[in-house]
Amino acid sequence: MNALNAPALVRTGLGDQIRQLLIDGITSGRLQPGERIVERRIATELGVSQAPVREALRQLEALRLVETTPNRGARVREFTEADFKEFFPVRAGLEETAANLAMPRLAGRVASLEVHIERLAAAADADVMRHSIAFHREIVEAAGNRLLRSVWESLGIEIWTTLSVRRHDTELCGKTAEHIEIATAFRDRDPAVGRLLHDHVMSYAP
Amino acid sequence: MNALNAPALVRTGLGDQIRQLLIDGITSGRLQPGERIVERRIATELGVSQAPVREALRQLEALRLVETTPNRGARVREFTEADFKEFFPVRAGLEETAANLAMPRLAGRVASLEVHIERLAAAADADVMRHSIAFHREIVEAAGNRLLRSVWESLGIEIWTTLSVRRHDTELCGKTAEHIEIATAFRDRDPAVGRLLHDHVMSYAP
DNA sequence: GGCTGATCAATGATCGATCATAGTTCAGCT
DNA sequence: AGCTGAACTATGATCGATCATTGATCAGCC
Repeated sequence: MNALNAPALVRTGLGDQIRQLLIDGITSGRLQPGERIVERRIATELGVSQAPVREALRQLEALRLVETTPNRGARVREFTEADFKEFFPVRAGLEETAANLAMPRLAGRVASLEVHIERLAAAADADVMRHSIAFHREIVEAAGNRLLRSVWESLGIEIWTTLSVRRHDTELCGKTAEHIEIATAFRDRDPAVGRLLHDHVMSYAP
Repeated sequence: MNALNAPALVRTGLGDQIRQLLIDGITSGRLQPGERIVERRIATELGVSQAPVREALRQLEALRLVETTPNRGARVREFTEADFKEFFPVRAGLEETAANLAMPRLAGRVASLEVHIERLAAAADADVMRHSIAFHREIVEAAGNRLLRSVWESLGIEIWTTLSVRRHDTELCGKTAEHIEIATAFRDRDPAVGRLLHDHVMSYAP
């Protein structure tokens, strides 16, 4: 927040807006897996040129939401079981690293984590995942390693976790308790917090 | 290798070639940190248009070799000590994860690792880093997790490690012995191999 | 029928030109 | 001098058009 009490308004380019549109299309199912995404078709529909659409597609490729073949364009990915199985060990490993790095900053000072635990407890269905991830993000940020943060974000944590939970009907009820455990471990400077967080993340895995 | 005994020839687009040119420029010091990279200037020099240069710049941004500001273009990054300090914990964490995942495949069968150890031992100065990294890549691949592999590669392992070693005059002599240790640990199914590899990577850190 | 090569349509990759934004310069004012 | 804002410049962002690759279609041949 700045002196104007206004959020730092981000003047977002066309590419970013188009990326968000496509993400919404994919998560909502409006764009089906396997469906081709033709640059010029999207461009025409949105009344823009090919360039920003291309840019959006590159970003989606980085998030592994579409796959592209040289000279053959992009299509919505088929999300295989292997994709989900591969996702959680990587996420868990990153967060284990984060927890170990974050210990010095969080030890004894877990207020920033507890905020998210409370919000999560009060959250309605659709917001549970957002708040849960905010908790995890808090730890990753507390690690104070910008590269780690950036790699973690680049995994598309929220999208992939949501897709996985949706597909596998993953049970989320017990997770709040684990968040409390983790916060407690930070408070008590428990050196096993890394493994604790690792296992917690893996408990989402299919 | 296919029936023609020919390497799968990759027809690389302009963007990729330009990326490589710029990477060479940065690692060789021809492009100095802080120096602006003006899309149209590069495009003119190379006799291409702005588009593939832009694309190359996006890739360099992902490798954190340049930094871009919206509407203000790209410049060669100033590589700070913080950058190097942040790099190795992330790399080490990923490889620890890789080692743990790779254990089932490598246990008892470390021939693929030993190849790289031998090549490393015979390597001349400039090739040491390439062979050393090939050893690490072998482990990451053995993990059998394509996402992990892709995240690991996206860190720009070779470039960043090389830059760090060059800047800090990191001693590399003892590293071969550690590679042997790691291979041995895999052969013996030592569950501590993850930590071993982690610590080995961290030993490169400044 | 099944293979071969020519032709074609679709579309990604690239181009050259234009639009829009950020920083700079500088006259005009106090 | 120091501030203000208009005009200017450099350049990233976007556009519309063209080039080049890919896979499909189809006639010709065995």
